[in-house]
Amino acid sequence: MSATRARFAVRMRLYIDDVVAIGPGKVDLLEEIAETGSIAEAARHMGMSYKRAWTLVKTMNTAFAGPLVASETGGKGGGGAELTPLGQRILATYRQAEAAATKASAPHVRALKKALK
Amino acid sequence: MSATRARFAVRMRLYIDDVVAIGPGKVDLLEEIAETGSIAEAARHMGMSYKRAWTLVKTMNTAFAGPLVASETGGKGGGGAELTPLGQRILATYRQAEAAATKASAPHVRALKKALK
DNA sequence: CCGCGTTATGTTTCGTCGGAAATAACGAAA
DNA sequence: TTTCGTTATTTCCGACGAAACATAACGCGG
Repeated sequence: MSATRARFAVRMRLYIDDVVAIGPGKVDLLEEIAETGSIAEAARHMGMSYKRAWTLVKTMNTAFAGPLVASETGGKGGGGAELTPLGQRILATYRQAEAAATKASAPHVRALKKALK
Repeated sequence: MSATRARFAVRMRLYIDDVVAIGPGKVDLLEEIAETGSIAEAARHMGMSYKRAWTLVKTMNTAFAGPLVASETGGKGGGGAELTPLGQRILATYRQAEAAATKASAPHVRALKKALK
């Protein structure tokens, strides 16, 4: 028991050859892109630069069997982006893995928190 | 299926006020200290500087209700360090949480890996 | 009482990652 | 054909964190 803020975070990353194919930040970005239909808008929402968002998308798209994000330039609103079916599957599966891991570790985590100052 | 190396990593961290009380690196260090009886030796084994190892230990010791590592200077061999009972408990509990999380997420992780290039 | 290996800690140097800015292309709509 | 907001990409620069380096203290054993 304390007045301080104790957080616990389970973070899972899938690596391929030392590059992160998918991880916490990338999944959040996927989610935001799905909601906004735009990489730029998603980046704004997440408080990151467009360049960073774009870099993450590129990494994901090249790491998997196919792109997770499909984008197009020009047109109404200047263009946009959306998740591919694969992207949707990856997103959902990752969230499931995350939820399962968090739930399974919960009892032990509680024990750890009790040992905090 | 691919010739490349795909790794999956579940990393859990317990934060207190924006500092990591315990995490993957710190736990590994605890384990190494328990085995070697020395912070310096543990650091060598892990390929990190003594300074870094010491910093990690200090953080852990101050974040929890009591120190996880007890150390002494001078004496035979120059000194040494060992885990306190609390340190042993934290180590064990963390590993349990880790194992539970890994096991619970395994099926989903398999699915993710199949989608890799 | 001197040397040795360790704990303990401060200072400074350096590499890397991300942000900022600049530029181009694109295509629909006005 | 001009405007507009997006995707796409490069170059440059600063901040942050880790590594490197430098000391000091400690206490047993020879």
